[in-house]
Amino acid sequence: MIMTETSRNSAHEGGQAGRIGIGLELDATHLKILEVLRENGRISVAALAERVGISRANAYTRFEALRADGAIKRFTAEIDHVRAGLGITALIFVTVRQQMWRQFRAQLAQMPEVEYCAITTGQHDAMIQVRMTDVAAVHTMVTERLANIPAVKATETVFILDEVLKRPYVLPSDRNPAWSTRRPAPDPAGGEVPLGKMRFVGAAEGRAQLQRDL
Amino acid sequence: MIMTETSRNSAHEGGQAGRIGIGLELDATHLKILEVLRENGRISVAALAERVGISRANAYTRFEALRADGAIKRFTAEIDHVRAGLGITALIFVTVRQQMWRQFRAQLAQMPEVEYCAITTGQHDAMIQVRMTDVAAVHTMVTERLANIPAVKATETVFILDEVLKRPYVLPSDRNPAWSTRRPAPDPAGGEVPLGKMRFVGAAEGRAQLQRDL
DNA sequence: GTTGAAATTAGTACGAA
DNA sequence: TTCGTACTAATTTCAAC
Repeated sequence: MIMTETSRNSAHEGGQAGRIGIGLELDATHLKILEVLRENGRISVAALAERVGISRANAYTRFEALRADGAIKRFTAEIDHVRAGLGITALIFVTVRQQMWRQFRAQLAQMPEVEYCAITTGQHDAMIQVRMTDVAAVHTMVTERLANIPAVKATETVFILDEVLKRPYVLPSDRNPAWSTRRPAPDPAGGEVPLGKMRFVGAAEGRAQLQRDL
Repeated sequence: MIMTETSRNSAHEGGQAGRIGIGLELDATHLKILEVLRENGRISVAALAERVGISRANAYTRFEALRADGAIKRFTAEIDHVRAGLGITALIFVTVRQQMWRQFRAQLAQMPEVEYCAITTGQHDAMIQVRMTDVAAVHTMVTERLANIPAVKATETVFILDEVLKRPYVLPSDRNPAWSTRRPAPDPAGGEVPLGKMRFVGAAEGRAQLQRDL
């Protein structure tokens, strides 16, 4: 379980945008490795090899390849927030002023209590999840810190009463065990997406080129 | 959302509710350990000891204590969903029919594509996050799987365009470096929570004692 | 891609401060 | 409690197949 402290931090924080080309072709064995690693991030490569059913050398090669390729972004410990003193979790839906996304992002980076932030379609522009010591702290954060960011036009806050489930990571093999040969599912070019009965809340005005602007 | 089913899903997956008593008193050193571990879950205990500035033996003791106590819930690998073939992420806000939470939970457990589910205050009752291969799959999931659950009264779906940030885990020390001596922030008993300017979307009817009932 | 052996490292068990 | 050290067990690396 050696951990070369050096390196590995290269990957940007949560950047799903950017980096289109696939470097590594993931086969069934790779997915199996990811499956084991997502439930036990501290397993030794030797034990991993045994569980996956490959040789140690092979496991080392694939393990390293997955890290180098970025398929594994990092290893982390899941902390009990309540035990750590942050018992209150809230979701804040933010409406962002057009063309101020850059500033919004910059401000977010300054807020360590923000655990997650995603840009969404729908009525609001972004959803952020925060962990705080108490409800009052959420209030302070929303009214005094978020509201003071010019990029923030409006917010809407809800509290999380219980986290029913949190899976370490969802993999395609969960759904379709015979996924091995399939490619990452390219959207049919120019095809109409069937949004039939699903109530789809469309993006707010002027958000077309949002991703590029960030 | 009355919960007469005296369920008590006991060891539920993301149970923030339940378990009030603190078993371990976390000091500054414990938090420092958590801080290192959340960024590098695979670091060796020896290296951890060095980074935190304690002896190896001490590091082993504390490390084990944190795991046993549940402050560290598990170690996991963060996977790049796009690379793994699940490039589409969506949030589905669900309105749940009263007294059918148990069924709702049971159904969720059957859906491997669900990465996260939280019960919330506000207009909807729960938010679930799913990872899928394409938009059509989200559509199918919402209209054919979720809609067929009797417990689900209504849904509202938004897509995630970009995940701006995802912190491994937020800790109180991020905010207040001198947190060491503070206790986990008990809410002032009976005190009114100031929800002043914050737009607080209240819980739907009859959700007062939801936490206890789940 | 696999096996097996050497070198290194991790995990454990002690006594001492 | 924490530290330092010695001991044992395990892992990683590297070789040849």
